[in-house]
Amino acid sequence: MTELERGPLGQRRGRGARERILSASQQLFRDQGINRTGMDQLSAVAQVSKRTAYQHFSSKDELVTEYLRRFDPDVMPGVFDRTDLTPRERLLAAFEMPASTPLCPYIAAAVELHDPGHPASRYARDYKTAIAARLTDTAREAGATNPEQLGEQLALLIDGASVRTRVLDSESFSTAAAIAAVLIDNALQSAPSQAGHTESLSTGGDR
Amino acid sequence: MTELERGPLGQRRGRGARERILSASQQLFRDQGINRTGMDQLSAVAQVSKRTAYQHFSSKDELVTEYLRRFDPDVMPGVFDRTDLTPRERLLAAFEMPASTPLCPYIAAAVELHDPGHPASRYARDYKTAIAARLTDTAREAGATNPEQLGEQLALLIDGASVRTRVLDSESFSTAAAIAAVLIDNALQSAPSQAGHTESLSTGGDR
DNA sequence: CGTTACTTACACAGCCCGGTGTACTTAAGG
DNA sequence: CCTTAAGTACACCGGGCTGTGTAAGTAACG
Repeated sequence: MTELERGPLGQRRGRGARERILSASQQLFRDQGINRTGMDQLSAVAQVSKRTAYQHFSSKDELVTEYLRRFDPDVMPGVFDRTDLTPRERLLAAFEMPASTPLCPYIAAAVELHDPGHPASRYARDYKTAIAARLTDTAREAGATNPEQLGEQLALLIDGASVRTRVLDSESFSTAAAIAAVLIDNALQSAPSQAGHTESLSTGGDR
Repeated sequence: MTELERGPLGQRRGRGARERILSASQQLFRDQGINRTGMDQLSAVAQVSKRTAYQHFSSKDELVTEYLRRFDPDVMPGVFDRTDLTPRERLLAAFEMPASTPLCPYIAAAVELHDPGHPASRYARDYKTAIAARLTDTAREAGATNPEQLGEQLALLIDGASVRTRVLDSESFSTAAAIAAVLIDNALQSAPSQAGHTESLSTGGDR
């Protein structure tokens, strides 16, 4: 047979190993956690020999870090770039998550690895900081009186909703969205721009 | 020597093993996490032979569950019972946490164990539900328009602050407290009782 | 064809983990 | 004194883990 068998994702079995490994990581780390997923099982699911896995990632720690890095374009995919929404609507859109959303992988990794010095933990910290900054930018764009404060507050709400969705399985994101609406309204009521007009003035300048 | 050596906690070395084991669990699970703490190390720190540890707890899983159970009187020690505070003040007092507060052990356990069916995970769920109920009761006592909603919201804020204190190490509890103040004021402004008077009417009735 | 780069199968080393078996020691209490 | 309850020391088992060594296979390219 000149053509090799095909994996469940339709990829060739010889090539593209790296992608399949990262893809399997995404599934297994989410479903079983990082610590409870061994490299043997991971390789099996990725349809890659363990030897190959270690040729692409020098250690499991490195794989975990790379696994987290892959989420950047994924998490909150286009929320901040949706020009069809007003800044205010964009802030609220960050809370529209399906009830089955898994725990934010950055939080999961930081808690599971339990070492603040681990590259993955550092990356999680950076990511959380970046998200807060994005929220702050959008809050400023919306005309909030104290954008830094509002950004930090909304970030906290998102994390709270994420962790409660995991520990309990209540509809925590709608609870968080309700709080967000109150905070946003409070922050905008004493500002010039009001809801219901397309985005216009002051496209963020300091970032 | 008729009297045995004394451990770091002043307890006799032969007796009181169970207490020392739970005490060591508290320290090690907090500092290293559950998964990264082995029974050998735990026994050593507790100054107890591993054999004795397994005579008190039939498995590590059982120890973890018992370890969580020990927090009931600890976490939020008297906040809900402080009659010197008005209900409103009690709700806000729940956010007065030192900046070095470790991640809520129930969240940590649920994330680390990663099995919703694990006894410890179930217990964590029960605990979180109970805390929300306590907050709801206090919110009702304070005269909130929608006590269930406010209780759930405050519970989410606490968890968000807890997890962000761990992942970043910002002063998230003060951020959460600021949000809580807004939510509480919003929920009470259309209610009869106002801030600044000692607790009086309607000591909780339905619990 | 041969070379090059990648992948595979499989065994294995070394470690830590949860948990147990065994035989011994010690304090308390009648 | 003897009994009983509790703890101790220590070796050990089976299993899973990360990571490696080795030798063979295979596609692509010239």
